[in-house]
Amino acid sequence: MSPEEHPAPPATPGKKARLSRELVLSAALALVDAEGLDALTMRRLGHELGRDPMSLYRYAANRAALLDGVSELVLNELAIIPDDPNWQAQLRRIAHDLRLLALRHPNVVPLLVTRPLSTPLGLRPLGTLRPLEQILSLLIDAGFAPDDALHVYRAYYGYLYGHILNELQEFVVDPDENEALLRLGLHRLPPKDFPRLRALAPVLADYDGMAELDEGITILLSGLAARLSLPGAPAGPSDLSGA
Amino acid sequence: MSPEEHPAPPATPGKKARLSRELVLSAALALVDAEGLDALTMRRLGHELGRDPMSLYRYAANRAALLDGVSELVLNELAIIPDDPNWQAQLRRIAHDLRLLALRHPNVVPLLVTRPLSTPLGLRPLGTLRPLEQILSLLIDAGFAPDDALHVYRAYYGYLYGHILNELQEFVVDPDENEALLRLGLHRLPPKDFPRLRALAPVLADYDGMAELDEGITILLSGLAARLSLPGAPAGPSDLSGA
DNA sequence: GCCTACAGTCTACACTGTAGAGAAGTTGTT
DNA sequence: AACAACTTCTCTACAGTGTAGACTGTAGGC
Repeated sequence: MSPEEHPAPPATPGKKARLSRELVLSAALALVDAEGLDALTMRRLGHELGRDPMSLYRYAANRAALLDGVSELVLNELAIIPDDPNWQAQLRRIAHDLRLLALRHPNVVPLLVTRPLSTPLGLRPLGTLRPLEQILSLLIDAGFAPDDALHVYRAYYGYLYGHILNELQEFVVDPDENEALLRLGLHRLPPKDFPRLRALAPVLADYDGMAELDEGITILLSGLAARLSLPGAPAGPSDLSGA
Repeated sequence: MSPEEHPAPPATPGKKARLSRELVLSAALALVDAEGLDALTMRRLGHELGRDPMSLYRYAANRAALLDGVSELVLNELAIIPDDPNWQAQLRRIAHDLRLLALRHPNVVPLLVTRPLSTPLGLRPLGTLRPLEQILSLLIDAGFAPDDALHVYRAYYGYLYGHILNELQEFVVDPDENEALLRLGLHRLPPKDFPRLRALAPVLADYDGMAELDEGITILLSGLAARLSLPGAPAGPSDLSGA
C-alpha cells in the first residue's frame, strides 16, 4: 500500500554466493519476523536475497512449501529432551520454551497453528513432527502406556497452544496511554453490552502470561497424573517465577 | 488452477433482490464451508450472488472485514447462557457446543484463531467479544471475584481452542484404506526417527474428540475450583458420552 | 578444450484486491 | 407526474500476486 520502496538487499558482501535452502528459509524467517507474513512474497524475498524471484523455486516447490519450511525452521529452535526421568518437569520446561519461542516469532504463530489444519500428519515437514515423537518417547520412557502417552500429549499440547494464542492476542494497542481502557482500545465497546470486560481493563492490561501458563500446566499435569494413577510426584508449582 | 468453471449462481429465483450484509456474509460462509478459505475471493463471491464483485464493498470495507464478518457470523451460532448457576456445567456445555460448531465449520477455524492475532481487543467485531463478556458474567455471577473470573476464562478458553485445533488437525487422509498407517499417511515417516508415532497409528486413527475434551475440561475446571477454593461441586465427569 | 548438469533469469499469463467514475434504481417531495 | 437526492450496483483500470516454460550462464569432469 505505502509507496515506500524497500531500500536494498542488506548489502551482502560476497555478492553472488550460491543460494541454499537454509539461506532462503532464514531470509524468509527474518522477513516474516520483521514485517509480517504478508511481506513474504516471492518477489520481495528474491529482492532481499539479490536474486530473481524464480530462483527460489529451486529450494521450495511453491509458496506453501516455503511457509512450511519457515514453520519447520522455527520449531527446530525448540531444544528437546535430555533424558530427564521427571516427565512433569520436562513438559513444563518445554512449555515455557515454546512460549518464549512464540513470543520471539509472533508472526510465525499463525503458520504453526494453521498449516497443520491443511496438511495430514504424514505429509508434514518432519521437523514439525519431531516434538510430537519426542514427547511421546519421553512419556513412554517415564512409564506411560502408549495410549496414555498420546492422551497426555494431546491434552498438554492442546492447552499449550491455546495458551500461546490467548497470550498473543491480548496485546496492547497504545503503550503510551496510561489509562487501562485506552491502552487496550476498550473504550470503543458499548458500556451497556460489555460492562464486565470494560471493568476488567486494568487486570487485562497486566497479564503475566508465564505465571498463567505455569499454573495451567500444573493443574493439567497433576490432574492427568492422578487420573492415570501414575509415576507422578505431586507436581507443585515450579520455581521459574523469577525469570 | 483447475480450468473448471463454477457452474452458475445457484439460480436465484427472485433474480435481483437487493443485497444486504446478512446475505453477503451468509453466502461467504457457505462458500467457505463448501470450498475453503481460498475460494472466497471477491470475484467469486460476486459471481455466487449474481452481482458485480465491487458491489460487495458496500457491505464490507475490504476483504479482511469480510473475513471478520464471517467469524462473527459463525460465533453467533453459539448460544450462550441461560441463568444456570452451575458454572462448571455451563462451561462444559459451551465447550461442547463450540467444538461442534468448529466441526460444522472447520474451514472457518483458522479465521477464528488467526484474526484476533492481528486485531486488538477493542477493535474486534462485537460478536466475537460477546462470548468473552458473557462467560465473565457467568463466572462473576457464580461467585468469582472479577480477576479470578478472568483467570478461569483464560485457562478455559485457551484449552478449549487448543483442543479444537488439535482435533481438527488429526484428520484422516484416506478413509477407504483400512490399514491404520496408510489411513493417516504415516507410512511416509522414516521408521528409525518416528517409531512411537508409527506404532501409535491405530490409536491415532480412532480419536474420540468429545471424550477427550470432556475429560480435559473436568481436570481443568476442578483444578481451578480447588485452587480458588470456590463454589465448586466436585465436578465429576459429565454424562454426555453417549451422544 | 568440449560436455553435461545444474543455478539463476526472463517473459508471460491468469488471477488477486480495490480505487474512481459513472449508470441504474429507489425513495421522498412537490 | 416530474423532479431531486440518495443509495446501490457496474465498469474500467491498475498494481501486485504466484508460477509455468523457455532460456542463459556458470561449474565441474574428463
